[in-house]
Amino acid sequence: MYAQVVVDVLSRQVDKPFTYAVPDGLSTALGMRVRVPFGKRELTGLVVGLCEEAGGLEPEKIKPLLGAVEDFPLLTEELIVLARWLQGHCGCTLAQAVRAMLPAQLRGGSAKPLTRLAVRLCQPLEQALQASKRAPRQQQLLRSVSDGRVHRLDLLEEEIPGALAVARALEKKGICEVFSLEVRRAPFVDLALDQSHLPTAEQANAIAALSKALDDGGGSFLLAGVTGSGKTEVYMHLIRRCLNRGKGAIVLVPEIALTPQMAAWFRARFGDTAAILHSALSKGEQFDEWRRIRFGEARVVVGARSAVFAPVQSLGLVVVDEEHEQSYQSEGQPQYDARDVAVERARLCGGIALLGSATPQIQSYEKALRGAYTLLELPHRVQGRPMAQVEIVDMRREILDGNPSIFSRSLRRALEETLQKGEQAVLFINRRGYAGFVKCRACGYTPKCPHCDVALTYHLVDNSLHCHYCGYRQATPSLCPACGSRYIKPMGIGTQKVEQVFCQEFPTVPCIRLDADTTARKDELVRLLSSFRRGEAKVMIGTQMVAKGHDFPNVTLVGVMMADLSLNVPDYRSEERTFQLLTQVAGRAGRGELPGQVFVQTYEPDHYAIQMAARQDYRAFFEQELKRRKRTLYPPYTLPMRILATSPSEPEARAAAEGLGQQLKDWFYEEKQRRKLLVQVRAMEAPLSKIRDVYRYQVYVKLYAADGYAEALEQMQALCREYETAKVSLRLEIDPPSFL
DNA sequence: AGCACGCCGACT
DNA sequence: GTCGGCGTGCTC
Repeated sequence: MYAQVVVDVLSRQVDKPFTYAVPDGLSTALGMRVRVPFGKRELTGLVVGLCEEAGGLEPEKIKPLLGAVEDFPLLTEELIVLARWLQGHCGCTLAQAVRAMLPAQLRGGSAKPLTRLAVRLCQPLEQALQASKRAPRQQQLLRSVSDGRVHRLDLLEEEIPGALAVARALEKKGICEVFSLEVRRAPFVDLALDQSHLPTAEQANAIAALSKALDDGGGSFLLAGVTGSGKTEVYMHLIRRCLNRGKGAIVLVPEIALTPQMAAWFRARFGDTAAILHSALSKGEQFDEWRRIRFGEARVVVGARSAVFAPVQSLGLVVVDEEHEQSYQSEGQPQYDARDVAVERARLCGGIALLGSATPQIQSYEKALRGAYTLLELPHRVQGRPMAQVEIVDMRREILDGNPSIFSRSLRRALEETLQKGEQAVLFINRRGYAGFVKCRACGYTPKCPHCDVALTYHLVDNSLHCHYCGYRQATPSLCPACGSRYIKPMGIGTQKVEQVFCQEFPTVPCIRLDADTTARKDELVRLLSSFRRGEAKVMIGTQMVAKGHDFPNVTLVGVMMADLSLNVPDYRSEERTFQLLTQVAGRAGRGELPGQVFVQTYEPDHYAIQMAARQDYRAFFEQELKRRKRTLYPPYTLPMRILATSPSEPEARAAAEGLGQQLKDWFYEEKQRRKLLVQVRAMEAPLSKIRDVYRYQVYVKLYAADGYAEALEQMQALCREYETAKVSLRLEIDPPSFL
């Protein structure tokens, strides 16, 4: 018997399974971790195959397995197949793919379950009490354990100080026994929040279609439902259905949505059948949850991105809630997209992948229209609640009318009225991914790259403008090329600035600021949020984190300070992200009984992303954005990729990128079919050209999204293997979240 | 990734 | 004459 083993080494050079002999007496199974001799070293590996033949390998080269790390397989066969898919799909090594599937604690080294000392009575109570008549502490402890069950000493310690010593004394007399007990970490507060509603007609339709699919072979679905249309209700019904059929379910939620409250809510609905994979849990706690899933104790898993790899048995459903969220795209290694993994995983086990959002990704909605996903829509809010009223404020007008403040006249008036009524307001600065850019205050014009259709990034050192995609450079114009105005200047605004101006203009109004600085400490964030919730602070000023997750019923006014900030991030998705963000923000106001009001301040009031978000018209935005993607050659019509070369030696990083780029180009030009696939290939300095003394160069590659790109991907991986040395490491990134 | 083998410069 | 630099190559 021979085992195919992937060793835990994250280098491309060892990216293949190695064959080992299984010694007699060692029971091995697919997915088990094993210790193996590897050269002069001893390593951990994972069994990805078992066979009778050694497959043409010289017998003297084959070494035996040294032993198993755990006594059970960590990964199921299905997950091993998924790991292979991941390897091919995102250009990572098999070892990296396997690592991504294991709980953090198992990545390198073995994990021991947590144990605590416990005590149990082993004599009748009366007899025991008699024997310890003169020791009040012992009597107290005996009464606490009088039910004859196992009690954890660390928990008894709270009411009986020195419980351990007391128990040891009782043990000596043979009254009880003290032993170590495997315990689960992650104690959850279970709240009784379960409130199942009767589905609306729209929800019922979606549930019916999904239930049918669940019973006959699965499929991939996109649930496009406006904010407040009750998508969660659809998920819940379907999860129940899964459980009734003896199947399991995974629910992926965005990182920020995965709060302890959310966990408690799932616990309330599904009890111990639910496992929560929460980043706030310690690694040990995560491992305990993982083990409950692995052994079938838990059948419903709620978690962020990496929960898509949870070892759920006979999986029937994978839900991706708020599927447009960026947090589903992994930035580390391997660089996978949890949405794609969800779809593939569901396909592998004949289950359902269900992607849900009020503002689906352009690429997802396009797939749905093309028939790759089945489209389900929930166009109406439950209980006929109205959408918030959104007003676009033209900041060019403010400048022309002599108001240089960052607060427009209408936002200021609305703030005054809201505060007078005793209601609360949120001022929102969308700074994520923000890069300095230049804008004309008079007409709203922003210089864009003539080749890439993304905003140019402003560089203070030489007052120049750069393109982060292709490296194009130009000087910053002193007069606006569109209207000739002199008011074309770098844009920038921070939370501090807004806070400062607010405090000047509303000196008596208490406000809080929420951003990366103030929330570095978690308790501080909680303190600020609860002070706002209690109404001590009237206004909350903050970045992205104020836009999502929290529900403040007394907030009736939301001001977006500068919608243009996210619109001019140098990324082809900036229009899409602006639309999603504004739609989300609009959904923040008027969550309670009071109606909401939203002001969006912008220098580009006519931009379709802003217009359509104000009207909350997803379909119209989608159609316009798709046209732009086609015209400017971006996904879903093309596939942008890059190979990032990093090295402590600048010439070597450059040489690797340039050599690889040239060879890749040659390869594309070799054949007519391949050449047709190519939009562009170019080696250049990476936008962040040096990080901590490591130089960064990149080969930017853009292909038409045709069927034949698998071969190109393979070629790129092969070239990576060829050019990777001890001093230059290479990373293949497919449609990465950013090109920095 | 590690750890070998292997071929060229400054030292006891 | 050796000791040691890190360039290339292999690990079942």
